[in-house]
Amino acid sequence: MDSNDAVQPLLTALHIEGTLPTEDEARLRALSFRTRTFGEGETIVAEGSQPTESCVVVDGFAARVHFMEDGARQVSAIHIAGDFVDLHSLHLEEMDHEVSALGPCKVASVPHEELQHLVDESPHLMWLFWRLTVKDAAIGRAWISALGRLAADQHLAHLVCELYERLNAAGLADDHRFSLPATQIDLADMLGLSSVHVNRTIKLLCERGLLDWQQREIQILRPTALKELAQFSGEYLRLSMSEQRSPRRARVAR
Amino acid sequence: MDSNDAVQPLLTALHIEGTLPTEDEARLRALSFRTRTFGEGETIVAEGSQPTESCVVVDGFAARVHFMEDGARQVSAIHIAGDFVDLHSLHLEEMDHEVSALGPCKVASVPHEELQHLVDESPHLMWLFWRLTVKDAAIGRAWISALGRLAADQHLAHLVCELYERLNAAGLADDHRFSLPATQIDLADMLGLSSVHVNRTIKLLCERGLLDWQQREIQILRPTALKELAQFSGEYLRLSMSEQRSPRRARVAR
DNA sequence: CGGGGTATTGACTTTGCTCAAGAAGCGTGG
DNA sequence: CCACGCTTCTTGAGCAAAGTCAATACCCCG
Repeated sequence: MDSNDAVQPLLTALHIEGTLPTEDEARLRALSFRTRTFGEGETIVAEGSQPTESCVVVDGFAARVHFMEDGARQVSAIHIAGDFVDLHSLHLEEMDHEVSALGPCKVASVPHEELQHLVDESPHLMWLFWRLTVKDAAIGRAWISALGRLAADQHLAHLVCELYERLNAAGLADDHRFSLPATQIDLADMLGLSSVHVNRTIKLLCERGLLDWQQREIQILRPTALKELAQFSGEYLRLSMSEQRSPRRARVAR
Repeated sequence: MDSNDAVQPLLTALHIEGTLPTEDEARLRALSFRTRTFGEGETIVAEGSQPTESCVVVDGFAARVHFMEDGARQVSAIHIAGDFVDLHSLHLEEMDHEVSALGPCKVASVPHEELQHLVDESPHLMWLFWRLTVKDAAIGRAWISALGRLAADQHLAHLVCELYERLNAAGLADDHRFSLPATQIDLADMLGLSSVHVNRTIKLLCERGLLDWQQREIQILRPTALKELAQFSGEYLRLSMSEQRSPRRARVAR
């Protein structure tokens, strides 16, 4: 099934978050996904638009991008396969930022009406969707700390750690190696730096033997040292806790 | 009722987000809130703790604070009366940051079990709670853009605009005036700056006639100019959209 | 082979940080 | 009521991190 291909990464992601009962899985599989492929830098959801559907990344990377008046950009999140990129647009009136492809990116969209129906039918799925939002927010908070209090080299190291950890958790990377289809300009917009400084910072980390970053392939050479530099703790990415629907058991389990 | 006092700000906040049916309001009123008062700088929820309750700000301000290894702090969010500060701890295993009082701060806590029960009973409340998380995340994204791409004066202006707008929406400020019980050190930790630079930046905005900032009282003198400097658009704060439970109507209404 | 975006590097500028010292504000106890 | 001590605020001076500008090299692709 075409549709099945599209849901698979999402199902995997939701399985990580908590139990996914068979009937809920079936409901998700029954959604009418519309898959589209975007080229590098193409806009997936425009700023100011009023989406009538939400989309899941099926393959590749997507970024949320904010534009400043002088044309400067700031990326506020990176999404990998399985991420429900603009689930929140279900609650939003209008997009306050744009979502764009960070490399070639395959995306599956579901109409809001279907999602609304889905969560009306299954509170458990609503719970899991809510949790996805909570997780995004936790990642966002980590970005805030990094932007505010880490030096360029630490921040870049943090980003690399975060992406590897997330890709690894989703089964999309191992061996401390992954490819990131982002230009140094894109990286600058993630880190709140200039592209020139990003270039120098990458060079620095490579020279220190922490990384190997050829083309758009990243190999983490000294994971421990890199995490230490970044003050990275993957904890905030694993916010696995109670299952809804069985509050008693979950409570006691602690 | 003591309990009623504590819920009121939350009810107000939820009313802003969407309709709050009488039975849901009753459910909220029935929660067993435990109110506590914290002094300036006191810890409300400790980093690394595993909360068994979530808390709502009833009066005053609370901040989410992250600590770096060298002792530096970064604030990732400010919460005002009516905000459900650590609603997400319902989903979280362990706090990856601390919540502390930003001035004298009154807080009401509800056991997770009751909240869990509440959302199990009322999917509509779960929807509203989810929405609160979405709103927090939207504010977080704005902080990311500001940290990454605004200069110190713009960023400070942005913070002032955001806080005024939120307080005003909650009926806690008008006349472009509010009090913010934060030291310049606190402000530095919100803005990712040093306190010395914050001091100079405040002076700058006052000298330009945009603000009057005496003690901890802020008066916005030229709102338009301030917003322009900050590139502030309040849109992201008003993510009022569809009501759940009546998806059809909401759809058509657009 | 040429063109456009990307990467790299150098030279110089700017923003914001650090260190340091003094002033002001405030609560507490004598 | 004042003196003390603590924190916060304020200001100056010098420094460091990151930005800007600009030139060159690279690389992919048509």
